[in-house]
Amino acid sequence: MSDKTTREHIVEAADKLFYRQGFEHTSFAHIADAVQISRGNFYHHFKSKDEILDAVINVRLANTRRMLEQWEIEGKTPADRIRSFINILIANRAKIKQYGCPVGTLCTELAKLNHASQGEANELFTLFRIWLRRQFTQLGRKADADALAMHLLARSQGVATLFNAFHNEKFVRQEVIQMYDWLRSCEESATRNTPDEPESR
Amino acid sequence: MSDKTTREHIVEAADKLFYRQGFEHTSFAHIADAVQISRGNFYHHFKSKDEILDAVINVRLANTRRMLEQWEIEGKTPADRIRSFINILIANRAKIKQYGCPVGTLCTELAKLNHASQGEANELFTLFRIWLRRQFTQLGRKADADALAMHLLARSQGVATLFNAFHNEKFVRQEVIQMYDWLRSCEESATRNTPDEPESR
DNA sequence: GACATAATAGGACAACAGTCCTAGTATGCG
DNA sequence: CGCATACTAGGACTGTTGTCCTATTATGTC
Repeated sequence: MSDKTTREHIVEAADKLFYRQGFEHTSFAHIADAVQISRGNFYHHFKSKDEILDAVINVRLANTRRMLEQWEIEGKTPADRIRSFINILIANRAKIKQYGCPVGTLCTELAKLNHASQGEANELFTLFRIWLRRQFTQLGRKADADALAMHLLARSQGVATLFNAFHNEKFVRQEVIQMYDWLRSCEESATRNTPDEPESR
Repeated sequence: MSDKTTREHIVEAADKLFYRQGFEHTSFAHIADAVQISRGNFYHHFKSKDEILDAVINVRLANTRRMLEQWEIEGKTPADRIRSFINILIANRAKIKQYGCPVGTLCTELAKLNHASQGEANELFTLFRIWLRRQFTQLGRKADADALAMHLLARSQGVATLFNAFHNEKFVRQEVIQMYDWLRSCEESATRNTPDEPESR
């Protein structure tokens, strides 16, 4: 616990609070309270609230990159790796149910605020997009890899939003199954077009 | 212009501002400024900000009901009517690009604020859900009508979110076409199961 | 040990939020 | 007309916000 710096503690608490309550609705007092730190101490580490937001986004970017690398290692086939993505909806369902998708809700909020860090937040989406695009390319769908990536991103985003509103777990499970089915049909139409190329890495 | 009551003007301005800037980020001063009204005057019409929110939601509910009824009249077949829904993404693309989906973003924000009016806002989603469900039932997909409604709702929601983030119009067009295709496949599998029943309304 | 720098605490600050109050003005009804 | 009610204006209020300042303590480094 104490091996983390104060700065890291602040970012961690802000990260959690921004996710749960939204960026604007989270005040300095909230964060200071969570970290058990004086409000003045804050401004030694961060010059403004926006600076904390940037730090939070950067942490999220780093965590996302790490997660994607991990999936890259764990998944044997591109389809396996894409399933790792789809599966977030199940793995994180408790949090998504309560607070929505951390990426989507942040980008949505910053867009409304017309906040300067919109672009950085959108990078989170881009990270997933590029990663998924690469998986679909490896799957043999080079031509429409980006469209497939965006499609899957949109579907998981929509499911997260509706789950947050309706709290219907059955709906999420059904949609996840449908995404698995859809992925399989992607695979099939890919192998049909480029028939069993002897696995060239 | 002047045939509307002050109250209606307030709600109208609040509606627009809540959509563009978000509920929390919109202050009394903002609304009063937009309506060209004194801030004090406000509290004669609404006892609190939350009361304005409720009024805005009710207006949106009424407008949505009216729109759905209109679609019901205009569309000759259930598939036509469902296409009216899908087509919002095209018809309202300028606003969605800038501010996202008015329903989704409001529900997402209120969920984060843990606001008392969450349930009323979610009713907006429910309105679409029930309407779509009825259309799918009429299409001959009675058994899974609700799942199909939720599925379509989720997809359009996801497209709106990503459009808001990426501002990619081509992506929206592609997704809309895919939804049309998906709808057609829904029709086909329905007619296959219940072959040309002589239209018993 | 002396001294510069970093970290912390806590209060001051102006600006703004939502809310409320009071006092004028308009409007409708008997 | 007379009077009650609705409408409007503008300021007062209380709390909170983000920000800044100063003073104190800890942590080095020479």
